[in-house]
Amino acid sequence: MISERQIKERENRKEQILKGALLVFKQKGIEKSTMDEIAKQSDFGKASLYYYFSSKEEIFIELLDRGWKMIWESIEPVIHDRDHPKDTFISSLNIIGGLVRGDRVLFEFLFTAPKALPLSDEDKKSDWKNYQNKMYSVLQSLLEDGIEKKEFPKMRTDLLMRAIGGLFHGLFFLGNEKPMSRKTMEEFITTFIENYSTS
Amino acid sequence: MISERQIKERENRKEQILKGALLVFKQKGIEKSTMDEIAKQSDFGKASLYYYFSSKEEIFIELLDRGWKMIWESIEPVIHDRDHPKDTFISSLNIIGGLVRGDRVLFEFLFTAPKALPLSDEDKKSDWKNYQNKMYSVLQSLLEDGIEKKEFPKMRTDLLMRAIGGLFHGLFFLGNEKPMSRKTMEEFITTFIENYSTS
DNA sequence: TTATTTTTCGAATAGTAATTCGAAAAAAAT
DNA sequence: ATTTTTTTCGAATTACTATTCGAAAAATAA
Repeated sequence: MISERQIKERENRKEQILKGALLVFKQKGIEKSTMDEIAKQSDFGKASLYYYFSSKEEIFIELLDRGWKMIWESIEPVIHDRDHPKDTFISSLNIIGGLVRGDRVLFEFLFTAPKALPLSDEDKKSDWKNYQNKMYSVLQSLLEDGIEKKEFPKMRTDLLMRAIGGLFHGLFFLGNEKPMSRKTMEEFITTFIENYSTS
Repeated sequence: MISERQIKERENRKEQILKGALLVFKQKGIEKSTMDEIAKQSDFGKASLYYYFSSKEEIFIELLDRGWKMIWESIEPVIHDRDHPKDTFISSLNIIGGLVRGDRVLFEFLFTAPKALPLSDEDKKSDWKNYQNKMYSVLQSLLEDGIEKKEFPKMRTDLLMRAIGGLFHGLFFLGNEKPMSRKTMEEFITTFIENYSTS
């Protein structure tokens, strides 16, 4: 018999560990993040980590799962408005920008780790990968709708996605300045898209 | 007494090893690149690698040194024309784009590895870091000149650099499509800059 | 051909870090 | 108060991989 409270406490401890892992990641990068460090940071004994997670990889997978779920759920409410694809698209980017501003380290991890991790074939069906795919494909279909409605220029959506993705990444994560303001980001992105569309 | 030919053969063997290292990097990512794999790929015994390089790190450093040197030397001849900063800037990007098109894997390594590597303090003065710094500061000063000559909009050059850097990276390295054509890339970059500058 | 130098490499060594063990402390149930 | 379940963790153990050793093969010089 496990009480409601016990479940909650377990969850809290998991979160404490995840938070510690993220701190270590921030300091050392993902590959140099050792279980020893994570244990120290999160204030548990090393062996205790294995009571909550079956492996080091699972810790990072869980960070990815939770993070991408959060992103998806944040844009979900907005993203299905198909009447004004361009506005919807930009709103979505702004929402994500807001999230990033709130926790730079977490999001750098979310956008960076997938490349760094081993990423075995089984991971292809992982939670986070699903959310990520959903997000990309909805954004891309917004671009397609927008092209049809003449809100975007007629061009390959996959290229445009890559361009915008890169731009976004550059603005938020290259260099180590303070987070970019909503205004500045919107300026960049909309100018890029709008001017392109009228060329 | 070492003959001319012997020196050349040594150099060839070094290159063979470097090429193998790059292949392994492509398959496994930098952290999972083991000396065993590199030996297998480059067709040497593991211990032989140490006859040519003093450590695994040195192999990767040497890839960086050679690569960034090549980039620098490729744009060098063009980059000092200060009469038309915008043209010069775009030419430089096009040159680099051409190089990237020629060896996607190498350049992904060159642009990626610096973040992934330990990067001890001594590396701050390394060859490749120097070339990289030179390149960034010249590009940035081109932006500054361009602003003065009203060829670019008046704005923070560091932001613009990040935006363009991200855009470039997105276009070339996100997704795993065939390399982007010179035309397409130029279209993207110039449109971004030009439209921005007339806004 | 013989001696010397250069090159090669499998096997041992060494260090690091993930994971498991086994026992015990703490909390909850009876 | 006693028993059972949950949680904790230091100390092994195991796995992995960079690096070194020591001998031999191959190439070059004498």
